[in-house]
Amino acid sequence: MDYTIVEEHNRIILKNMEDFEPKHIFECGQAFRWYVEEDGSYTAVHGGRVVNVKRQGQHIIFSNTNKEDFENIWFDYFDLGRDYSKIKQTLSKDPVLREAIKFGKGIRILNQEPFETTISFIISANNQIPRIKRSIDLISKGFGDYIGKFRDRVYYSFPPAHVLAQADEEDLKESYKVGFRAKYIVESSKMINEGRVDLNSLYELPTDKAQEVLMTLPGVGPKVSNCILLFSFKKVDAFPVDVWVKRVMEYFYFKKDTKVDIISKFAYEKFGPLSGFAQQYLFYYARELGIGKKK
DNA sequence: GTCCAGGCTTTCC
DNA sequence: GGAAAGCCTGGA
Repeated sequence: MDYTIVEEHNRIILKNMEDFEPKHIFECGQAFRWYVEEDGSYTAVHGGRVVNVKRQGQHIIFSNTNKEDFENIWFDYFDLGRDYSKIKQTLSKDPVLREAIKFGKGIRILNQEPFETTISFIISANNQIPRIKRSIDLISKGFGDYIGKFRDRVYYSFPPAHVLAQADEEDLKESYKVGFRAKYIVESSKMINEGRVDLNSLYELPTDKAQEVLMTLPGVGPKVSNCILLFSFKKVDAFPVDVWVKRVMEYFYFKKDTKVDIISKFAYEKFGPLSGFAQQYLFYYARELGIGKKK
């Protein structure tokens, strides 16, 4: 973790940044709104700003930003205060993780906006990534604010709870392609907007208590709540078990069909406070290799 | 209280 | 035609 931060006109450069690979970060399934440019860089909106991220040799370049936004927004969003080399070293004691980390060595866990993450993962249930992305884009364009243009593409913020609480269920279903999840989106937005669920209070709660609160939202079960905890509340001991993680865990550790509860317990005993990182390396590994997938 | 089958929208392979 | 970053409901 020995990178240095350099400021240039309209961009910030992290020199000699090792534990940061845009492809790994944006394609390990934690975020759905990063757009891949032709040059392999990625562009998205967060915190009311459009930013573009690219690796160039040993350096990471953040374009369309400045030092103030980097310090106030991007440093926390990209989890830049955390030493991933140390985490990888610890997890590599496990031979399976050692291999998984080789594939996703540049993964970092983003600290995303809680409401956007909640709705995004409600949409993810029994869904496919291309369609999840499309729904989130449509919702941002239809309900969010115009933020700016970058390389001829326009970017919109994700709408706040009070806006989606007013959305029409049928409209969400038909025009935003969210299917049966429409009623979950509207009702969860209402609960959050009315303060029946206070997302901001979850930062202060231990992981299991925060999960209990999240699971009172309709459309939020064990898997979705763990994703929200890990990807927006810094609960890095959360271990979301989806079909890919289930497969990769069964393939390497259990050698047979195993219930999600058993897998979760096993993971927490094995990886403890680093479970969330282990999950991301395993997920990326399983998906890139298609481990356990039927042909 | 736990466990499990069936249903859910629509797209992608 | 089966599967998809699952969840909810009702019944045993």
